[in-house]
Amino acid sequence: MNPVGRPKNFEPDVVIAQAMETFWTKGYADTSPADLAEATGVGKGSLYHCFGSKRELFGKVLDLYNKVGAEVTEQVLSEPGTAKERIRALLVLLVDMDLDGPVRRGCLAQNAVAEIGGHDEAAKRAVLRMEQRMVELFAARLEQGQRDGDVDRALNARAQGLYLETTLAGLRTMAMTFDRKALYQIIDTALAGL
Amino acid sequence: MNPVGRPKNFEPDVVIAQAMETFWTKGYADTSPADLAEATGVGKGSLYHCFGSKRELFGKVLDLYNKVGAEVTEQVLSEPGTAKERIRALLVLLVDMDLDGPVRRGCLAQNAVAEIGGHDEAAKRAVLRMEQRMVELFAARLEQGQRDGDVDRALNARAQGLYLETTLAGLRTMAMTFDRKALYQIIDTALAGL
DNA sequence: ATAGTTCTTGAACTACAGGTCAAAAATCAG
DNA sequence: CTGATTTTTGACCTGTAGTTCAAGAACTAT
Repeated sequence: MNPVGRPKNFEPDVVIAQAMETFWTKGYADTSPADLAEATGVGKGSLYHCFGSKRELFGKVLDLYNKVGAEVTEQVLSEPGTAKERIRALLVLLVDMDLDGPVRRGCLAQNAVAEIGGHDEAAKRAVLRMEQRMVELFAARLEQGQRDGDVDRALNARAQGLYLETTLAGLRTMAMTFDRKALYQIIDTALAGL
Repeated sequence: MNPVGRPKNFEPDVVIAQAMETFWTKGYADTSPADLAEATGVGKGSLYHCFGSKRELFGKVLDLYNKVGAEVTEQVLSEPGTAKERIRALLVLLVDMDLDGPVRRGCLAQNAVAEIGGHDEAAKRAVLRMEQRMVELFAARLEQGQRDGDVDRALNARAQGLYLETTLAGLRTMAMTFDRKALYQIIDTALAGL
């Protein structure tokens, strides 16, 4: 049942994850095929053989980023606590992750849309899908809170979800330049209405 | 008192403004010296003679962007109305400007920090200064509102200013992918607490 | 007019990005 | 083993980014 022919000596999924780190840290334009080869340990030729082009590999990277992001979000939001507590925990976690790394690199999806969104409709659609997903996850957690009784029933969960995703995007932009104290204060202010 | 030597046949400030449009639309990496020469009508050699390098010209562009942004903000915030009304007007204006152009290009400063912030400390500092300026302008307008009696005296103007700048950053990110209706709804939600 | 200065023009250069390809290597079917 | 298939390797290629430079043009001062 094995595929015929010489076997790959790498796992595409691992390579995509390594490429994600490189694109995330250096940006799309500033990541060369040579960089990717070095970061993954796979020859340039093999990368092209497997993924077709730099842009296609980046597409796979965005898919992975979307998947991981959604998983982390679902995980954190579903832990015990009120909606407000869990949403705060998510925002704090992401801010901490942004600041704890050796270099501020923000959100890969936002960086992608900023860098290539202007001339790459597919990239824009991919990022839109991620954002919509996040809106839904926020909204769903708020509705859960309404059922649990820790969120006002009068609140428009959908609108609040959209707002929270905006806040998250803003936070990650601010996390490129501001310090932790300011970012925590922003979280407090943004969640004051919940 | 005229400068000695052959006169320039272009205005550096105009060239900077034209370069701003190009960088804004295409992004930093994707804008070549040839693009800049075409956009400005000035020869590549002259551009280098005058500005030194692509990166230095971009530095001037960021300075101009900062100046224009601050001027527009001060203008809009100082028109008649309550603090909430004026801040809403500013957010609406910026969203409209983002959406009315032929191509979604977001905020030049955010794009810059997303694209080159990771390996360009000077760019990061320039964007931080702009953001801090905006925080101050928001805070000052809120304090004005407190004196006018249309903003709660208990409100922490500094924290709210930081929050509003974050909201603005998030909005402009969302303006890359979402439609006008969603963005207006976000503004409503974000300002509900004022 | 000449000298000194500053700007323009366009060719030239180096380096590397992004991608292709031919040949060899590693597997499987028969 | 042979042949078919798939992958690896690394050399190679084309185009362009970013920059420099030499020559000449346009000005001021004397």
